[in-house]
Amino acid sequence: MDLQASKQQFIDTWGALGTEWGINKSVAQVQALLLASTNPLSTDEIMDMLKISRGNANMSLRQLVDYGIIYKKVIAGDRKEYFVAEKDIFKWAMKIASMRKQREIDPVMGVLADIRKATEADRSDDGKDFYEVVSGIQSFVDQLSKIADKLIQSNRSELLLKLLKALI
Amino acid sequence: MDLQASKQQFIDTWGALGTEWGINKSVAQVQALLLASTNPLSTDEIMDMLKISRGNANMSLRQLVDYGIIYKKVIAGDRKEYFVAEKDIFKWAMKIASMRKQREIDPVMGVLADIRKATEADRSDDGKDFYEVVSGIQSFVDQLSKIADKLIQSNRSELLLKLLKALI
DNA sequence: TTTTATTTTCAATATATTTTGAAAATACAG
DNA sequence: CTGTATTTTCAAAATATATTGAAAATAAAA
Repeated sequence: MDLQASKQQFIDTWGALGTEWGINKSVAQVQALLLASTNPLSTDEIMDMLKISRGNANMSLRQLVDYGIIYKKVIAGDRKEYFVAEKDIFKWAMKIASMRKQREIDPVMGVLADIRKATEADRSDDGKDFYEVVSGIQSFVDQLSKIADKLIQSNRSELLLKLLKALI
Repeated sequence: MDLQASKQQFIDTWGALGTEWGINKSVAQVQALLLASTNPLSTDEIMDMLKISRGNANMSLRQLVDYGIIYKKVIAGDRKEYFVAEKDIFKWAMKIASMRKQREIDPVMGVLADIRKATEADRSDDGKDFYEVVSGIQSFVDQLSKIADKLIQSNRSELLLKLLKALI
């Protein structure tokens, strides 16, 4: 397997993994391509290498820039835009995690809080059981969230090792 | 908002969240319905309450039983199968996590290991950079995996609090 | 065994998501 | 300003995923 084939396999695997976790295949592949590339790439190069349309490339790049896990890079004397990936996995993984928490988890937690309030006064067995289930989910997610927030703000991957040691 | 409405909102919210994370909407809704129900439910009751077809209900239930997050429950004198949810969130969240790690993350890690080996000998700048990126992902995921494994085998939610304290 | 209830399967259908590509908008150079 | 390169938008087409429902299989009762 030569370098090119390895990179291709990386891109394909990354795209498939993204799909399984609710991330668009093209978006994941564009990130993988940029992760695997030493030099900045233009939209046209990305279109060529991944065999995707201009519209798709543009949308995927914009989303990755919004996530903060790839950057625009100006190349002097060239009118085109170029892109580079954030290569520090701790940085980009934390950005993806905090973005998904904020967009997908936090709204659900808001709903759970409402439901909990609305159920609090219900004295039926059914009501009490449901209240317990909702409370359990809330406190579990709250605990995980606090750990996630600490990691996100800390910005240091050694914290993972610290966590691991805390578990022995 | 009465209890029934609260439960319905819980089911809808859970279904939407599932979809965003690569879990089938019906599967997530069936789990939510059973979480919100004190007593065991039959396939017919689930079909009625969620307004889904028999085939869909059957497939969703089987998947949840496979995950180990709902259980079959026999009711004496009744020929139908009934189902109850595992209500301890720590238990079921760990089961989902380990199942997804095993099915989706571990194969990717296998591919990354192959790629790393194949790239090790490459002395080009490009090859060295790519090797670094792959190695970085590997060691990050390995660390997370070790933490996850500890949590999964531990089966005690107090560990989360312990973790949180370790981060102060 | 035969009948009836229940579960399972899966091809067909419906729905949701992704991708394309060309037109419109924008940005830059002369 | 005018012409050209580049980026953005978005309706239409393609693809992927989810759902249905009825037939086949299975299991229990008579």
